[in-house]
Amino acid sequence: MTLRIRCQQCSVRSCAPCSALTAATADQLARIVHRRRIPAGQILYGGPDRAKTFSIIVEGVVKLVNVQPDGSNQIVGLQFPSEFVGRPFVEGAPLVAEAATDLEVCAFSGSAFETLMQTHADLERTIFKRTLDDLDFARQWMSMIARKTAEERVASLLMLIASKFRDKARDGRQAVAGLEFNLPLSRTEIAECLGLRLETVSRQFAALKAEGIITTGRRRGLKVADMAALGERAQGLVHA
Amino acid sequence: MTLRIRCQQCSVRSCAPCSALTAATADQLARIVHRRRIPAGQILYGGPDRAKTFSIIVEGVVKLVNVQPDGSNQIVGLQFPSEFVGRPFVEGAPLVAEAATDLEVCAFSGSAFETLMQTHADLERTIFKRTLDDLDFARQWMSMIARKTAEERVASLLMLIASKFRDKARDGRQAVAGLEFNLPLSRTEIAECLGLRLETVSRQFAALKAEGIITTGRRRGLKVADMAALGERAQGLVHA
DNA sequence: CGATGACTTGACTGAGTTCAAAAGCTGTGG
DNA sequence: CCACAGCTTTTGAACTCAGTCAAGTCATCG
Repeated sequence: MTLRIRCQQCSVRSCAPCSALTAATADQLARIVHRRRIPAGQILYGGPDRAKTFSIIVEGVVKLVNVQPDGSNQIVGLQFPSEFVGRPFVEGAPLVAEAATDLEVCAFSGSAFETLMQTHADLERTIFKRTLDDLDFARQWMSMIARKTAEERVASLLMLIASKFRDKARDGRQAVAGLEFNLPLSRTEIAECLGLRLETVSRQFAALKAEGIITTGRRRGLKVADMAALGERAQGLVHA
Repeated sequence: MTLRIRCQQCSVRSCAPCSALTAATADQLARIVHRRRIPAGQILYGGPDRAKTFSIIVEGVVKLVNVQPDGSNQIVGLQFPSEFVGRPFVEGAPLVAEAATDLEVCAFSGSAFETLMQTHADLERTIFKRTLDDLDFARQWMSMIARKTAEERVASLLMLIASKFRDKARDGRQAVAGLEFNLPLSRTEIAECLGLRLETVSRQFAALKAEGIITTGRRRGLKVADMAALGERAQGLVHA
């Protein structure tokens, strides 16, 4: 009961997978959930000898990293608040999910969650649909990386991140004044997302600043002054 | 009954999704299947006003194409015999599935198949697992495109295609003699797969020929003389 | 304060694109 | 059988964007 109440106050309640469930399934899920705070850099799944877990992100960003044999990293996906993180049905996942920022998550043990999926078809269906969306998105992102210039890639990623922050702060005020937030990724990580070098990313930031489209603050602060212009630079934009 | 018998003779029976089903579900599925021949270039799903269908490929190759607003095409996936083609749960799929070669498929009407998925959890589970595998693969492929050189990309794609043909002709003889087959894709399509220009692809083919790793025959004929060397060129190979 | 790590800027290089032309292949019709 | 058109593929040459290497700046923290 207390758990249900906590869920109803949850900031991602409206769009998280749990909102698509029947009351009965949501109750069952609430019984096995553990709310956790996770520091940036910690691994959620993948990598050596790590117990399988599933999570729903409440706050923060998770990066899905493909560690190459030559030691370089490729980021193949980002997960934002309300999204599901986990890889059902396999033990050795081919990639690593790592907290890009400090996180707040609803965590579920692998066995408990998978058991629940077996018995509650609506839960499985919900995760299935999310997976299909992830697949569509991954393919869109792939075309982006395959075809676009450095400027378009950087603009696309900033648009993606900015749109997530805009969704969170729903009062249209921000849209006019310009959107301000801290980037969840370092320059290196941005480069790893886009298939670029960090120097190239830095130069594209400089170019966007010179055009007055963005402003960088201290640390990872970023202000998008002209979202429309940024969208133009992104060309065929990947809409999340 | 006749349908079940036909299924048992099916060339992809051992690895297709239908083999993972209970006998009862497989029976139901066999009742709604239509075996079809589809000419190269025809669209399986996506694009304007096309009824939703699902297919399992028996023979041939399907390309998943992302049509960009600027008119260029990006191929974001290839589907081979025994694989499932379709996008459940949405009407306007964001990409187009097109026959790259002449096909033979088991086709299912969208509504009939989705209804069956609702009532037979093992069918849904099987397609779900395939989707997760597709997602893993798409992400592997993404890192490939983001990081590798033109030579590595061409070698990787040839390895992928060659390994499918090798799996089909199981008698190890081929492995020694060299593997010979017709490429399912034109130079343009290969370029669209890899995020390259067709001239670059052609030059890489020339380079691989000069090194004696492959031989090209007339039309789309290709002979892989040294599979090991090709794998080396592919570096961190994407294993299907 | 100096040390460490993240980011920026500069100069040069090179892989891949672009534009252009030639060569092969396939099918048609005289 | 050859000539031709229409296509795909190959080859050539010039250019350009992003990568590479190398300093230099900035922020944070002990």
